[in-house]
Amino acid sequence: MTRANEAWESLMKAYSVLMKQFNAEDIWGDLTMREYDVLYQLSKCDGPLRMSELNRHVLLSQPALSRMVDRLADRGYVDRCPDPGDRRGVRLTLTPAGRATQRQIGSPHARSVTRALSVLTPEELEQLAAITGKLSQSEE
Amino acid sequence: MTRANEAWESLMKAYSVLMKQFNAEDIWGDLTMREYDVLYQLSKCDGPLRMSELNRHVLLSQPALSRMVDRLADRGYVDRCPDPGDRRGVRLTLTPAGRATQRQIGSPHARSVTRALSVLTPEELEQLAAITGKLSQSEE
DNA sequence: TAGTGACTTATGCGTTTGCATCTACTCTAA
DNA sequence: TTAGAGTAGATGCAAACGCATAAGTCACTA
Repeated sequence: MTRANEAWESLMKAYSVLMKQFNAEDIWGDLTMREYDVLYQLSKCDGPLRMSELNRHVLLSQPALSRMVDRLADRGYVDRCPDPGDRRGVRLTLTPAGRATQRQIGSPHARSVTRALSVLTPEELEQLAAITGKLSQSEE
Repeated sequence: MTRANEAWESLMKAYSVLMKQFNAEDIWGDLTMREYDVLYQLSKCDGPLRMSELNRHVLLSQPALSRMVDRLADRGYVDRCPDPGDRRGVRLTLTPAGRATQRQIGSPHARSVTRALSVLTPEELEQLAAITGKLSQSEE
């Protein structure tokens, strides 16, 4: 077992442990964590996002994302309008309700994240962000 | 946005990017990555594993894991026998076929992992393992 | 400008998931 | 020894998922 494999396994375990921990918290209202993630990704970009672009940031197959956006649109959280420049595409934006919901859930969730990572020193946080950043940049 | 939140977001992104990358590789045969993970977790422990113990290492709900083990047992990869010490419980072991399949997939997968993490220095690998280890230990 | 291949999103369909609940067993203590 | 609380895993069911593919659009070329 190489160092790389140990590191990856450790990363996966941390992801799994923390995900379960966050999921168990009673802050998600009528959203699943995956749905929240979609709203969060949309909230980060001010401009409208293409479906394919959003799909790059979310761990979901393209059809699954398509349908999830469908449901979020039905529920009034997301606005999907045709892209005038490319009629194949769609432009996604948060509705005011979607933005409000994202903020309402995001706030306590951000506190949970801070609490969960509070076992790390500021230097370790810095290192973690730098190293994982390097990993995701390496291949996109 | 605190350092902690940035670090967590960066970790999630790395997880998502690498997972997609690994999933896209043509090495999984008739298994999904989740199924492979179950076989892998079983392969790590020599002794038989309880369902609940296995569930702690896998990002799946208890019923989903129960049924996945069901299917893996049907397919001859996993042996589930009643725990003599606790008749509620089950003892899970890899069958020879399960172990062989795990190794067959694990080998190229381990190489992929090594390749994907090769952008990191040995020191960074060390730090990543240490930091993520700290994260998952903090709450179990 | 008609044809071909690439790209973007949607849909059909069988499988898998999570939630709630159930059954069966264990443990504690009266 | 037995009632009641707790734990382990299984099952019913609706919702969500991934794979394969369809439908519509773009871009390039003959």
